[in-house]
Amino acid sequence: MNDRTDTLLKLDLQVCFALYSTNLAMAKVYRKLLRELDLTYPQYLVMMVLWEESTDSDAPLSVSRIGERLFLDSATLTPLLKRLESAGLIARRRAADDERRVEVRLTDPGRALRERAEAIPEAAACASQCEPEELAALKKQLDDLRQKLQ
Amino acid sequence: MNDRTDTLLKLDLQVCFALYSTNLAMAKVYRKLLRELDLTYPQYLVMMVLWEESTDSDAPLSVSRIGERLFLDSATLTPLLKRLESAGLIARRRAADDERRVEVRLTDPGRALRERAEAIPEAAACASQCEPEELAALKKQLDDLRQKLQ
DNA sequence: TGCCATTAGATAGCGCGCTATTTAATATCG
DNA sequence: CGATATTAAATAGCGCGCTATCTAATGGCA
Repeated sequence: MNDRTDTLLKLDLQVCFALYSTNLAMAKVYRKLLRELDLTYPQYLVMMVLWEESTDSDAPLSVSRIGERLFLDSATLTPLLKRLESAGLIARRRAADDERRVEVRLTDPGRALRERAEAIPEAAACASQCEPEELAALKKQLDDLRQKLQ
Repeated sequence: MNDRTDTLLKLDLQVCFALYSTNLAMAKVYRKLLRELDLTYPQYLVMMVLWEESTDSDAPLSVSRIGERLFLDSATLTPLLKRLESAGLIARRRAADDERRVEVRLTDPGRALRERAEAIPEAAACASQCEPEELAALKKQLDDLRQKLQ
């Protein structure tokens, strides 16, 4: 194994660990911010998808549609959605035209939560202490890497 | 809220999600690669720390020392280390000079596993389909962000 | 010495995120 | 039409990663 390969391999490891640990650090920041909304970060992501796709039209989203947006499957989403339902933020109902599908809709409290949630990204951006250009570059690289990995 | 702020906030959200989902995608790749070693990614990280710090000198590492390296605490590490112990890869023992500390050491099978594990990073680098410069830039940005978040 | 604070690690309980499997509904095809 | 395949979601079980709490050992100080 030559030096270049050796460097590549070590570097790759460092990148994976950097990704892993930075994600944990980010989760820690969001946990603190989301505490007052009684949401976890994955729950917040689901609410974001619903706020974006379902508020105006009131069109329901299926579990698999939410999963497509977030790269998660039903084994993760089903219990998470049940928790959001028991918190009163969403409603789950079998679709009339295809009873395999479950339709997820925002409730009024779920819609109302959006206003309080709009303070979150600002606080998170503040915690990151990064310039927009820096975040844009990072996002681009992450999206590129994710696409290559999938 | 002006346009610039709005852009910043949306961008920040995208970065957090990019971090979250890319980390999940990376975990998926590693899970497949580590399957033949019967290790999870966090277990692999612990073994990496031990291979790096403990192989030559045979000096034991405390649980908190491992936690410092990986940014994890005892609530996460204790059960993980017990699993590595029951797999026969490490040994755990209370330190003689301070019985609060637990000394973690590699066993012979744990040391031997290193050779088989050396194929992992190459396979992961291959899966990422990235150039070394690209990975280096990404690592730098992630480390920078993690430091700011902590 | 005795008291109290600090420290290292362990434990309980919760919420992901996964694999593998199951259930029920729908689609397909002879 | 009926048998089979496919699909959507749910479930079981496991391993993190966390907060909060607990235990036991050590350190500090009058």
